[in-house]
Amino acid sequence: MTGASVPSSPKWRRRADARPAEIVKAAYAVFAEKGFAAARLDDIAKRAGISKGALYLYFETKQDIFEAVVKDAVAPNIGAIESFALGFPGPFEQLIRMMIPQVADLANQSDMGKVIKMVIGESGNFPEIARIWHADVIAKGIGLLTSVIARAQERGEVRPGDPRQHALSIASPLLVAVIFRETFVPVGAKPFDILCLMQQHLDNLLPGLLTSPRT
Amino acid sequence: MTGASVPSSPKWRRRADARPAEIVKAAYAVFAEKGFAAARLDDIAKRAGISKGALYLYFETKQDIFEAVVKDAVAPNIGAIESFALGFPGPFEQLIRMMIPQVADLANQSDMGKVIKMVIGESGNFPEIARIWHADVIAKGIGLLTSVIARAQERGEVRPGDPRQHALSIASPLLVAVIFRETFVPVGAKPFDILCLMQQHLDNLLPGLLTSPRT
Amino acid sequence: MTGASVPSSPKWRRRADARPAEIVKAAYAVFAEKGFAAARLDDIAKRAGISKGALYLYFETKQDIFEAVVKDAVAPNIGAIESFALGFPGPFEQLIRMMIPQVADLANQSDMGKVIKMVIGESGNFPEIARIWHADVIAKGIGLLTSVIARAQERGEVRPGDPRQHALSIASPLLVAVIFRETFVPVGAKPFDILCLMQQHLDNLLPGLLTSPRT
Amino acid sequence: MTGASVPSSPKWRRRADARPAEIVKAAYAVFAEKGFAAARLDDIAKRAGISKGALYLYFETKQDIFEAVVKDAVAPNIGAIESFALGFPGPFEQLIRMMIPQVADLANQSDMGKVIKMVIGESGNFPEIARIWHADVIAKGIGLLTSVIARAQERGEVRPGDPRQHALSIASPLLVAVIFRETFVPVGAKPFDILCLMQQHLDNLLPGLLTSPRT
DNA sequence: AATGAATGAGCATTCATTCAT
DNA sequence: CATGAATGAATGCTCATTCAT
Repeated sequence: MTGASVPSSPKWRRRADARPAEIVKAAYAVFAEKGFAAARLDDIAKRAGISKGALYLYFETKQDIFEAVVKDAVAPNIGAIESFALGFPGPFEQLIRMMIPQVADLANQSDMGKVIKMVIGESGNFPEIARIWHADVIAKGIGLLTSVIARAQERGEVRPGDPRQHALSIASPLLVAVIFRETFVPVGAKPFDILCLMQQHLDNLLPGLLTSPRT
Repeated sequence: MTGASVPSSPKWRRRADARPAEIVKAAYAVFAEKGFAAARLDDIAKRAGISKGALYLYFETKQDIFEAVVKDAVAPNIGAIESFALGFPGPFEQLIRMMIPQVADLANQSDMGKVIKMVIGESGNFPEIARIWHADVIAKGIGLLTSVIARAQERGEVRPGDPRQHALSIASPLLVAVIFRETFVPVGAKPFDILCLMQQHLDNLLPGLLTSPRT
Repeated sequence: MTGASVPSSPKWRRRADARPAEIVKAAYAVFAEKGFAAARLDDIAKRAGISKGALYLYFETKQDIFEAVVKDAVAPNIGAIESFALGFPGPFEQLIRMMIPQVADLANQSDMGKVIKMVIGESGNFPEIARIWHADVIAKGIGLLTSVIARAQERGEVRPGDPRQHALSIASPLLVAVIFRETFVPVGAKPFDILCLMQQHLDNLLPGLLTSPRT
Repeated sequence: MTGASVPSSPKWRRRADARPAEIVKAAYAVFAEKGFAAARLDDIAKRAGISKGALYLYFETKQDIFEAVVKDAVAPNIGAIESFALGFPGPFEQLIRMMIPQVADLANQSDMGKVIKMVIGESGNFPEIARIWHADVIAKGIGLLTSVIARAQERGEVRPGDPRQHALSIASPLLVAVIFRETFVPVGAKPFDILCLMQQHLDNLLPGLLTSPRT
């Protein structure tokens, strides 16, 4: 009763146990490959190095695991870009040009591609997940871009037009390239170099999107 | 695909030739809603107004039905647009401006939206289907646009740059809007007006993509 | 109404229609290969060159067809041998020696081998068939041999002993060779030459079975 | 194989090692009664006192269970008889006279009777099983007898002639009696007393098969 | 916390049988 | 007579979930 035998940190009910994260990681791989329905808990457990029964110590149902996988991929990276973009003092063109490599890198490195494939494929069966992803990723991403554009329009840097549509104008090739990579490249399609693609895209787009600085 | 599949005849209609199409139609609806694995043959049969066993008079396996659904969404309209585009005598800008409403219409009316969602979601489990869709739709569509662009570049109408990336520059918002509509609009997202979106997109894009005729 | 348009023969209700016989023949082949349960009516119909539905014009159920096949193989050949054996005036040894080639020939030529395999295999599911075959073939065959032996014993030609067991002593190698041929030869076993086997068997057996003519 | 398979324990017994044997035992009973195709996994599971799904913890397919049943009936006793026979120092007649009760006992007690009925009936559908049984039981059994005979011929104890045919001469009544018991006795046929039959058979056969020691 | 044997509902597929034509 | 489309019950197999240990 000296008090040392229980964790003193009150913040975490359950100590920083690695298990749930390992399970989510394993589940991510299996769900990404098979989709929700075709994924087998057996495989997830095996990949996580635990027994099938142990999954139920951390999650209530298969669906819970799936949701954890999908939600886990949501949080991390939007925040950084968001604060960077909203705090950026320079002109719109410069911001966009700087953001592109970051975002392309994110698209290349993160698991978001596989996750978005899952979200698209299972949205019919898991509206909740579609809702979460829409709220936390899609709407937030598009919203960020939209508000950046809207502010640039206010400053006269970007020509008039629905800023949300402008946002799609800018970002779509990236999204398509990611989906393309996850869906068709594995069956032999030639991939796109995302950074290169986006730079060429901006070269195409910006002349029309930006207001000519001197007229 | 309106879902009004209640048979009006006694209970038993003799028209062996119409059956496969009816089945594919019913299966389309079920697969689109549930995905491949979660779709039940019972539901498909019920929706087609026949017994489960009767499905097997026309298809060998569930997968065959799925493939028929996916292939069925392929054929119809690519050909028409293709011959129109390749035979078009006028300048590139005019061609693109004329094609957009056609393609937007196709995107709005056909079943392609739900099917592409399925293709993305099930590509991991059915590489064959991903392959078919890549070959018959994606590669063909992008290829068409790519070759139109390449020819315009030869005529000096379009600025240099990888024409395949140019094609993605042009078409991506359409694809993203379709996927967005199938995935997030059902859970409350505000849809894009595809025609409007694409026109604004072209207004953004063409100034930079086309070589300014007089400078 | 001249009377010529209907068959004049009153003996056959249904004209000598070849159909049922053709069906039985086709069914024989399929049942012999697959057994009762694994045989498909589709295959039988196809082999008989008619539609599956037409089978039901001649037979009520699959089981009826099976029984027809098995019963059909019963009748033909026992009778001839029976009357020959029972009417044979000479000594037992001569009778047996003369019968062996006939019976071996029957075993080699007829379908009885395949049918007996079916009877053995399906006897659990079709006791009726086992009963018929026992009554019409097995009991009759063994009974014939038994009574021939019994008469020979009465004449002092065959040594004492249960004549039914004597019958099995004589006939068993033939039966085993037939079953062996149907069961193991198709998977590579070396077949027995039935006639040769039986002659050697009689050479072994008769010295002990017959009473030595001079003692 | 007594059929008293009602579980006496609560409902759920932990003995993963005993399970396969229990399943095979239950499956033996069901297969023996119905044949392979007509046997239902439900019945096997019920008889084994477990759920249908549990079968698949121990066997991959129905066919695997069937093969386990058939192989299980192979192993036990051939080996013992084999070593006994090959090591026997005395004369052929004595060996045979001693073996008969053993073998008759085996035929009366073991499951081999029902299994051989199954092998015969299903050989068309499971060539592999026919092959196994031929290799492990039939060929081995006949081969044993054949080599014993051949050695006796070398010693001049048995008269010339194909020793494999001699083997069939000797053993056939046993086999026929077993098949007869499984097939026709259940429908009312009078069974053979196998030991008695075989002794009478040997009394018939040996005088002709052995070379008369003194003439 | 962890295991893994066991469950049982669920589903794709087959096929004998029926029946409108 | 004949067809062959249609049925629907039957069954092998799967897998998320439970629970005694």
